[in-house]
Amino acid sequence: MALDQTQSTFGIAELAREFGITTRAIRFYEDKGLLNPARDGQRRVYGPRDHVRLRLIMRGKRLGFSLDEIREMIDLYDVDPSEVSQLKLFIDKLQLRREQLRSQQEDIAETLAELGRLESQSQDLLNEREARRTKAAV
Amino acid sequence: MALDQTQSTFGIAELAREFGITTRAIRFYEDKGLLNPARDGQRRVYGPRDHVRLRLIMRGKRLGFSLDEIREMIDLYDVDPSEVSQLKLFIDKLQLRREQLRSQQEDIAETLAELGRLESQSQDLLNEREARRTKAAV
DNA sequence: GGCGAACTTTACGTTAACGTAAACGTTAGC
DNA sequence: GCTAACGTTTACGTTAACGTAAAGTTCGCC
Repeated sequence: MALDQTQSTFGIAELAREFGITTRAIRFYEDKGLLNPARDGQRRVYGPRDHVRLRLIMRGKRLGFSLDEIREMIDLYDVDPSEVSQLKLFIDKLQLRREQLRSQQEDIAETLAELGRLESQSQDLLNEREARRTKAAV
Repeated sequence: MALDQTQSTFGIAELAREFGITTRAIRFYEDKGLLNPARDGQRRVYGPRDHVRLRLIMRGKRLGFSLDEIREMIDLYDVDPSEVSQLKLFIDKLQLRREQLRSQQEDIAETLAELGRLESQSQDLLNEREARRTKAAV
């Protein structure tokens, strides 16, 4: 079968190419406990789970989180909720993180609105000037 | 008049308290060209404009931007659109920045959704267990 | 006029997130 | 059997964003 939708193993260089980062960075994420690839002898072999994690890492970086924060966040995805007390703490963590994300959304919305106002003002100014130039050309 | 809505000058310690940062950080932002306070002799005096700028700086930091990026962004607020060619470039910059912010919004929306799913799953699990415990108590 | 509080400059220290280079192992292909 | 591609570990270097400490100024107040 040639068409394999979800490739199941990756080399480090392959991942690096796909995500536009260096192999150094990928090994660094492993050092920091964000990835845990299998090994084939000495070589690292990344499975689908690592692939997903790396995607989450990159998304976290785009949002401005530190690697420590990112690790905390992606660890949330595979917590084993064995004890009830742990489960409550886990839910608290989730809620905190979600609140932070929501306030970040508000910050973005404000910024977008402000830059949007600037943009339309500038656009008006530009249209006006170009109209004047067109008129002068007639 | 006692009630002065928008205070017009600030000392550095005053600003530091208000924004929850150190005076060192404020001076550092000045070094990097993000602030430009007036002087009273040797001392820095911050006006309303600096106050606004500092708010924008903090917002930029919450969004994960570097100080360089933040400087570029807040400089957008006081560009003088003298030349038409400059004006076009300016509009391009604004659009780029807005697109970046929008994709950041998407990242946040995805993350919020995923964490939300996790949260309701956990909440269900918790309810189930507490129901079982209540039942056992009856 | 001495003292404390708030401010100044100068300079070295620190942490995160990699970059870069050296020196070495292994495997497919000619 | 050699080399090119790909991988490994180890270790020192670098940049951003401040922290921290030293040494001096200025000002209001008792």
